[in-house]
Amino acid sequence: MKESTGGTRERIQAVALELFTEQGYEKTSLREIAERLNVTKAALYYHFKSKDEIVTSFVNDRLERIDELVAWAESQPPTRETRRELIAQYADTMFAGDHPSVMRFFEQNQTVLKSLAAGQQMRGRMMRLASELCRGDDSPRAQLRAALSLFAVHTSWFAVRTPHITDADRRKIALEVADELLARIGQPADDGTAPATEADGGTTPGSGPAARG
Amino acid sequence: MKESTGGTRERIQAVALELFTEQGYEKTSLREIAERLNVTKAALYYHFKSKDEIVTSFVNDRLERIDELVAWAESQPPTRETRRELIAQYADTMFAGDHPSVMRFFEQNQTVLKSLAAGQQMRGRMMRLASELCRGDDSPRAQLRAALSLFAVHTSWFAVRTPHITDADRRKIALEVADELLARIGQPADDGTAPATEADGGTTPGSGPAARG
DNA sequence: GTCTATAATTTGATAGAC
DNA sequence: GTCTATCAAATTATAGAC
Repeated sequence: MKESTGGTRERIQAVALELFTEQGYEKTSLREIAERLNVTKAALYYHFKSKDEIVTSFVNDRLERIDELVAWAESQPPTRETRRELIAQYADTMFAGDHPSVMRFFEQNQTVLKSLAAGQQMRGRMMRLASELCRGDDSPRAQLRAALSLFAVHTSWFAVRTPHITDADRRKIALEVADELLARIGQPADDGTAPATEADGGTTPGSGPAARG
Repeated sequence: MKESTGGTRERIQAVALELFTEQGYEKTSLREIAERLNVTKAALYYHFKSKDEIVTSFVNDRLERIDELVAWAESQPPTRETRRELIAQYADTMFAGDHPSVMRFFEQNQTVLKSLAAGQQMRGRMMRLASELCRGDDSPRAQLRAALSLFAVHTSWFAVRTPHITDADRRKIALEVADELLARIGQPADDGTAPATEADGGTTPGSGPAARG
């Protein structure tokens, strides 16, 4: 909260976030972070008492933000409108704000974050967020659709490889696709049930590419 | 190919795959793998000449399998039926076979795999697979839907938290949801265009939870 | 606040006996 | 095929000067 340093602490956070996201948490050493900032490792330890405390430092405000979202959603009726509003607000935390990439860091470091306290907390929060998105319909389909609607927001900007697309466009498209998924939650399976197509069978032998034993 | 060892090589692969997936590639040391097998590190180096060669060893057949799928898809017309068949076959490589978890390893180690040769190859293959799933419709929406249909298969078994669900059920549900997404590809945006909802605006101020600057 | 210097540990990998 | 012993390098973290 105190800016006395001249923002060195913030610069460390920024560089660490970038390198952790690009290369992974474990593969990024404190030496590398220090070199990029033209300081020594010891300087880093003045600002953060350990490597994973750097992660904790930029994770906490995200946790708060998600808690706000979940708390708000719980106060609303479990309607499609609530879900639509919830995912839209969530997308804002992804595309706007000063951390458009904190969640990307999480996506890229899921495994390592299992053993980090901050990571476990975040996992829990995302679970709750997904649960909230399918409140009132705990069918497996609904759970999967809710999770995928979050993925739609997360992956929209690397899964879409159209050349000159803007962040605003990505957000818009992500929300459109997410809304398609969320719209089917809570409905009595009118089309999403796929009654008797070939999608419920086995390997559909012979019709596809060479099936190997 | 030669089984003379008594399957030690295969045991190493199995344990490594498990630990890499649970803890991450970087965080899993060769010592840990060796201890779990009650052998020494040196024994590991008899079977594999480096750590990343262990990865390569169980990645290669997956690459082949995906190449087969892509090649087959390219020989087919870019119809919904082809896409449906393609994703179903892909799901089979996820849920059946002796490696139901190799793709999970990839999902959990995306970042580290950027710097591994085998990982880069796999990334390329998955890109091609996604492209194939939206062939004939290169709109951003189609690209996102195609990617999400793959995610549906990948995440179906951890995103769905229903107590006593079987793998077969997970596969079925994943394909249903994937098919919902793929069904909208190639269509002239009849519903998926979301013409003028609130999903295209900004923060929808005031209506959602407390928006912070 | 930042530095030099270094401790303490771990890691991937090799050499050579059996 | 597996072992003991060891290497060279890298890593997180600390101590203390300026």
